Amino acid sequence: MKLLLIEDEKDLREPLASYLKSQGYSVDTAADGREGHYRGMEYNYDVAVVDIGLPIMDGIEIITQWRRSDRNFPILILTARGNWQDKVSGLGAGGDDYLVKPFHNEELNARLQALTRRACGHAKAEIETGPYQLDTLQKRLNLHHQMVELTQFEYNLVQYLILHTDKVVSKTELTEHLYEQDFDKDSNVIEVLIGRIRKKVDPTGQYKPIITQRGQGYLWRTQYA
Amino acid sequence: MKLLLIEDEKDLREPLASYLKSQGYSVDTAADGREGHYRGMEYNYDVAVVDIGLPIMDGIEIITQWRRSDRNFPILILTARGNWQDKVSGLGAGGDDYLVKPFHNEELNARLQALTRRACGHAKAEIETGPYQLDTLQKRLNLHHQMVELTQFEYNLVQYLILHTDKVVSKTELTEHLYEQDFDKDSNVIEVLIGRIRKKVDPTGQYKPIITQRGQGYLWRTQYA
DNA sequence: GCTATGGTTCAGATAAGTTTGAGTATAGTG
DNA sequence: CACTATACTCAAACTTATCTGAACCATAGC
Repeated sequence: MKLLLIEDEKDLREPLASYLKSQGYSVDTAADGREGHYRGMEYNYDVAVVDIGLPIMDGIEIITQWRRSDRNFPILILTARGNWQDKVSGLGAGGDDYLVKPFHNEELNARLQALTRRACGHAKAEIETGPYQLDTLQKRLNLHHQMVELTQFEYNLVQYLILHTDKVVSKTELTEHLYEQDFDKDSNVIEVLIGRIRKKVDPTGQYKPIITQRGQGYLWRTQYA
Repeated sequence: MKLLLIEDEKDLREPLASYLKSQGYSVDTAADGREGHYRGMEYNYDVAVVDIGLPIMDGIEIITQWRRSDRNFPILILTARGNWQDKVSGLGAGGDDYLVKPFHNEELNARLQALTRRACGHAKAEIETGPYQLDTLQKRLNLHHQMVELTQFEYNLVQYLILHTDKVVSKTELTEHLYEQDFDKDSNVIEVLIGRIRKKVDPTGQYKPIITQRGQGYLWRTQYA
């Protein structure tokens, strides 16, 4: 999941960024409003975390502009304690959720999870496709309610596929959403990953949940268990 | 779908061309206005992407001339950020849509899809003919809402036929729209393709959606489900 | 500093998709 | 009805994307 964090205070931004990375997000950061706005216009994120009080360009302004240009990833707003007007105008401008500073990383994480899930049209934290259950809270995939051993990376890839069930996801899209911006274009990591995941996720080879669409990408197909 | 891309900046033109090819377009490129104009006069494209700021001959000029000569394929205009006058005069000259640089490939793609569809008189992304549904967004053909397994190439051919339902499409027209300019004239690829497609699309042999007009070409006939 | 784990790269193998060409069928024409 | 031109079919050849196993590298924990 690709995440954009716009926050001017270095002491908050950096630890937060590394926390989010540890939680499996691929994080881009921006320290001021202009840069943040630019990033959001330029790249496709799965979710953005935007502080309201920002130098150069205000958080509300950023969100307004994004929404006006049809950038429609979910946005979580950070506000200082007590500025409840900010929160209201932030949601009004097109924010999807807010969190008052100071906050616990875990809470932020939980809300982000919910946001990214809902953005793909899933209300519940547990998503069922055929014999599989994706538990987005615990970041686990189960097969017949038996936990499948996946590394975090592998899990992220699987989650992305499952959240986009029945849509063809190109390798480019996958690399873009799983890695930081620059990444060697002609590498076959994704292929290798997919190969390993297939073996782990479907050891008996009877479900074949990941379909290859030659020349286009991969798709997690609806399973009829 | 045959597409003409007129763009002088090599660093934009080449990656864009290869992206569009990966999306199933057959792309011709031109690096300056004169060449672009010539191409558009000479060949039949399904859609053109024209940068406004071009050496030798301006984009507006190209469009004006084309339209004056009744070249009526849809045109998408590329403008530099902020030059909204360009966009206005471009649309005035006969452009059908515009996109401000920099843009996301995906957005361009989506707009092109919409343009080519509308040019054939279809407003919606999903086109229904008898028992078949053509999903131009996902590039899939369904029969009774069951996905028909087609390769990208096969899909392109089917889409072309369906978009021109009830019109006879000659083999030459097909090769011209599916392949880059030069292609071995006396080849029977299309026949072979058609044969394969027929089997996949109508396995029971009861619908016969593709009719052969001997000596003229093929046509997808209106289906009465 | 060593070891284990997870991630990446490379190169050869495999499989999917496309094209070719020869042979067969069919429609249209005289 | 036979002849010709066009269309269809099949399998083999070719091309290219994807898969796979082994080696390699980075990092974290000990």
